[in-house]
Amino acid sequence: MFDVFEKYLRSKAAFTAEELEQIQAVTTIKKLRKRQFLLQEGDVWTYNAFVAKGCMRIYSVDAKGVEHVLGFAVENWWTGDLQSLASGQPSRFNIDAIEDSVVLLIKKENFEHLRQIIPALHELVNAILHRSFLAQQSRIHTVISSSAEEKYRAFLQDFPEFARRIPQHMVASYLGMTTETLSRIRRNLV
Amino acid sequence: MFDVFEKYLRSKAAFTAEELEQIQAVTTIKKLRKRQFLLQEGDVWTYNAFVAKGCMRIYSVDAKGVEHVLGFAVENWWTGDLQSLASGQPSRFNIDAIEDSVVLLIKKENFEHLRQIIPALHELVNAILHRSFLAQQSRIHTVISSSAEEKYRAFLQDFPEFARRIPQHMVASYLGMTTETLSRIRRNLV
DNA sequence: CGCCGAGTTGAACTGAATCAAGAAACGTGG
DNA sequence: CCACGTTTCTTGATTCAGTTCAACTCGGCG
Repeated sequence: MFDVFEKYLRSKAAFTAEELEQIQAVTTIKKLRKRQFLLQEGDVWTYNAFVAKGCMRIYSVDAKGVEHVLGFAVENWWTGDLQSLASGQPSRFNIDAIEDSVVLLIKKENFEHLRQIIPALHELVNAILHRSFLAQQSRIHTVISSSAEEKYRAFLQDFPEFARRIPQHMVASYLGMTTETLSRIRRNLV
Repeated sequence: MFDVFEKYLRSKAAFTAEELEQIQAVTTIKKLRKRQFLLQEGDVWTYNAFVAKGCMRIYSVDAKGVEHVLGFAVENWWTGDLQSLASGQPSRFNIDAIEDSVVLLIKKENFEHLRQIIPALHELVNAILHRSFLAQQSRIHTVISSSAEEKYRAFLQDFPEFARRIPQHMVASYLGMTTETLSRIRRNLV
């Protein structure tokens, strides 16, 4: 499964064969079955995680037991809890697999070290952060200024493939509405 | 006003006197009166902007003429439209001064050049992106999982000083609710 | 085959928006 | 420094989008 990662890396920046080997040396492969946790609330997250196959979901559970989906990650996306990673504090989130998945893990210390010695990796991290920032800003903009239907339309626009792969009740939660509302919106859409 | 910026930079990383001079050489100072625009929808944003004094607001205007506030920036914060900056496309946002303000501007090309030759600046940019990412994630989490009152409580928690400085109708817009709703929440709070 | 989670539908309810009007606060010019 | 117009904020009445509750259907999996 490292080949997926290697292909991804090569597509993003010019890595030497040696650098790729260095990366591979500290990468571990984790297979997850559908519904299996990668991270549970209360645990400290200490990895950088690349999704090589499948689909992950990050979410929190509130006092009433309701799940709130913060985001998804499919092939060639990264996942994890940056907050917990940076602070060393227990995570408030859960990450689990929506499908049978394969995730590549690099321990925080190893990743930091690689980031120091491989300029291309350093740049890649910046680029990802930058892109994520823009994506989040766009999401915030949509959330504070749109109706439920508009939010779903924007979601379809931004992530057409997600609508197919991801259970509707999770999409609804991601959009900040109930399953019933999303169901009704879909009925009046097609 | 550059001294404010210098103080900020020194507090964030170890800059040499020479580096600070290089930065100063490409920094221009812009004073803005209350309500004055720093950026208007349709313009291309080509700067990095540091707020040395005062308070800025970034917002969009929808088809109905309603304003939606994406964020604020007070002293020692950065502002601008990263989307437009990165893509070279016209901005969908407006940025204006909420108070009489002073903003320091560095042209994109100059900033990029400095970022290449000053490692501390490079690190600073990363740190800011990282922090902004976490802040945005937290905001998204609040928005999709909280009632209007909870959102306002979280806002007071996160930015107590904003509640004093920023007009309520802008806060309401930032939180994705109407002025009237915020007014009623405040009444039932104190 | 039967069960269970996911999705749909309907009816009643409610939190927040809208509409409308007045009261304060603010800034600008005389 | 005061007066007047303009924003900003508040309050009440009404409406509506979206939630909640509840029942039912469908499809997949054990």
